[in-house]
Amino acid sequence: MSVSDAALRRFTGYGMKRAFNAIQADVNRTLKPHGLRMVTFSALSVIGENPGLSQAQLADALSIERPNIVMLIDELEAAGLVLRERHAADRRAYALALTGEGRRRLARADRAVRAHDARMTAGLSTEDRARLMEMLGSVERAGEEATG
Amino acid sequence: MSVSDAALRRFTGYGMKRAFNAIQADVNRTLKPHGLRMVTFSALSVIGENPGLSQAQLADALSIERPNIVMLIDELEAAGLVLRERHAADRRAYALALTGEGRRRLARADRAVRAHDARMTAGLSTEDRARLMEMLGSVERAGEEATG
DNA sequence: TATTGTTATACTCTATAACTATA
DNA sequence: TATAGTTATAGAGTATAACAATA
Repeated sequence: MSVSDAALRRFTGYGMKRAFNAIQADVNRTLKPHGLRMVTFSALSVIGENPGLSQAQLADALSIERPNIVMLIDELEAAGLVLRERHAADRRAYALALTGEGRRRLARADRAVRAHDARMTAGLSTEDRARLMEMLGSVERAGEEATG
Repeated sequence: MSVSDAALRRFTGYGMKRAFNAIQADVNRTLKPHGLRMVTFSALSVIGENPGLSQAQLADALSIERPNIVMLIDELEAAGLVLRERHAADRRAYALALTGEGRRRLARADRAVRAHDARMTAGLSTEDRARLMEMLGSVERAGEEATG
């Protein structure tokens, strides 16, 4: 006898959780050979796109609490992928930047994640994918309104 | 100066994580007055739809490991919402069922979660919502193929 | 006073190994 | 031998309070 979850399947959140779990498992499998996880890849990507940003700015961009950024950057710095330079104008803050190895690692991992993304959305047309991203953005914004 | 996450916005997983975080925060806020969380609501819903199922079947339906189901049912049993009856044919297993209070609590929470879902998808048409659910299902199935 | 980075801490969620009782 | 439930435990991930240095 099979168990039904039809009552839950009506809810966007349930479908989203199951889809996200599938994506997260696959992306972590994808990133493992590169020595990265979803969160470290995200941090690397944002630092690469915004060199000189502070830990507080990175925390804000990724919706991570400041204390948890410390360990994250510790890990990336120890791996030789990120540099903590002192900010010129504000001596409280660091200016984060990628090392040469950080840039290379990010470039390779980014290619792998693009392939992962294509795999996960193989059942969707190009228009479908764009539409999905728009709808996810709509849900995210609805949540921001609710939170205030 | 604002920090850009445009490089990550290309990825389905990033959009999905942000949308899911928004949904999870809102649904937990929604369920708190009912004494439930996302996972306890899900368990209640599946038990209500499949009375007599075992803990192992529930674990499989919700993709939760068996040991973690034990604490979950402990909590719902202590709250007087779920009963562990002995399975007639297999004395190793429990037959899970909702109490009267469990059914009432589920009915009320289900109404609240439907309102939450409508709120989170307020920016989408009825057809959009159906399309979103289909696409999430497509991503979930792509993940199952990848896992094997 | 407020903010940046930090430490310490705690709480939740999740995953694994090993046990018991039944099958 | 295999499965259901359980216990113990460990690892992530996430959140809060409080501190020193700087603004």
